[in-house]
Amino acid sequence: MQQKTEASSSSSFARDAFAGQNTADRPPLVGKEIQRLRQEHQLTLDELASKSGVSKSILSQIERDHSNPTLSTIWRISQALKQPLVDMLSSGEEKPRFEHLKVNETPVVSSTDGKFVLKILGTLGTVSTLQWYEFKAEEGGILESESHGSGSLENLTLVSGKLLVISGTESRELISGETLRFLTDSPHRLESLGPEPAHGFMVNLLNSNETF
Amino acid sequence: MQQKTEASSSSSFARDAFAGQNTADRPPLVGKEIQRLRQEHQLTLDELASKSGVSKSILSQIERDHSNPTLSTIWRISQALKQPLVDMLSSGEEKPRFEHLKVNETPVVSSTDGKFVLKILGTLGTVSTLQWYEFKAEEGGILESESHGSGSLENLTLVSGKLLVISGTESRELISGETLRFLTDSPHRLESLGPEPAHGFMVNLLNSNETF
DNA sequence: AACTTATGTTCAAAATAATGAACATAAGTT
DNA sequence: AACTTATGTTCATTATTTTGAACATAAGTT
Repeated sequence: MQQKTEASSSSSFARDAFAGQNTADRPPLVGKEIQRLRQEHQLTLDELASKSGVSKSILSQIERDHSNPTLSTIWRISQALKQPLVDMLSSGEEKPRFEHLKVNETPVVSSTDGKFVLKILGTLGTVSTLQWYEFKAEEGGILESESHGSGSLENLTLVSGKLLVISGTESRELISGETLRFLTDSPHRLESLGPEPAHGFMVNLLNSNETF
Repeated sequence: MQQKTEASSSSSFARDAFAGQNTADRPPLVGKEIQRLRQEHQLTLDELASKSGVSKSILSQIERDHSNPTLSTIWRISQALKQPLVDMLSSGEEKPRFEHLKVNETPVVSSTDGKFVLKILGTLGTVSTLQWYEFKAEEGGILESESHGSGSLENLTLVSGKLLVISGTESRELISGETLRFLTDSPHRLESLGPEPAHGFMVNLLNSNETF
């Protein structure tokens, strides 16, 4: 097992190996962010070391991106700094300030007869715990959905038109301006009653465990 | 340096060390999630190994939470699986606990001149991590907001009209049918440009200070 | 200046993550 | 059954991270 000192090695880690590359091509460099947070908390390396249980020598190296920390190490640091681990890792990634979806870039789903149109406005989360839509449905337009899983909740707001909502054995009729929340842990169905087209918004929370 | 085999060690890593503890007390266990993603992509360990450049033996151990992977290792895996690193780490986390704030009637907020009207359709979370609205604003109607905190995101969809969005030093003009997402970690402002009233839908994700 | 104190960096050793080859196991073929 | 193939696990070794102690440097005190 050959000994390697930090100073003598030219391939010690990130700064050397990944210099000049950007976020897309290499693991995130957490050093700057950790240092920033530590200083924000007014902690010295010694103090953070004792708080986190990570030795100060490795803290020093991590802050300078001379080490490729272990998941458990990053986690202990994030705990001590009261920072969500995930935030610490994504801090270096530059996210665009704006994301502008033009009309033709908005994903659209429609029923086979084309009478019910769903525009997918956004989603959140790995397992899509949150999704929201705009919908338009001419008279007779129907959207049938399978169960979204136990604890899932659908939130419908009708801007105009009339809508029949059936979930499990229950049903409700919605008129313009009303909002309805209901569990979608069973197959459900939306039907535009007309005569004018139904238009509205929908926010779906999957597996929310919320009771109401 | 004492040799240690996976089988012979009782302190090899996570499964043993952290058994029975929950998310709040230990680094996230990524094994299950990685395995799920790999299988979803229909990849064998060998295939993922060659795609990611991570040896299949360590992949096997990581999937069973017998190893404490390095940041660079997790990152290479996340790349191969086309999964944002951050999502992979947070998959095991307890999901945001959705909490229902009872809204019996639809609360309405409007600007002092009454030209900008917000209907609060829903909200949830202990610290209101999610809120959604419908808005209507006649020409000249303005909504000014303070920062919603770092990491906060606003999602605007314009159904009709024209809207000017200013966040920090940047600005965008939205036309009917478009969606704009932008960070709201600084003061921002919406202005209806008219001539027809702006009408749309807004979903706000607030930064939760949840640590895990 | 010489002595302390505070802070961060480097060193040698120990711990452990990562590798490639060998090994198990199961399913399908001849 | 004996062979092959496909997949995942374990083994021995190597490479790297992590540690604690020693070292460096700067700032403040006597």
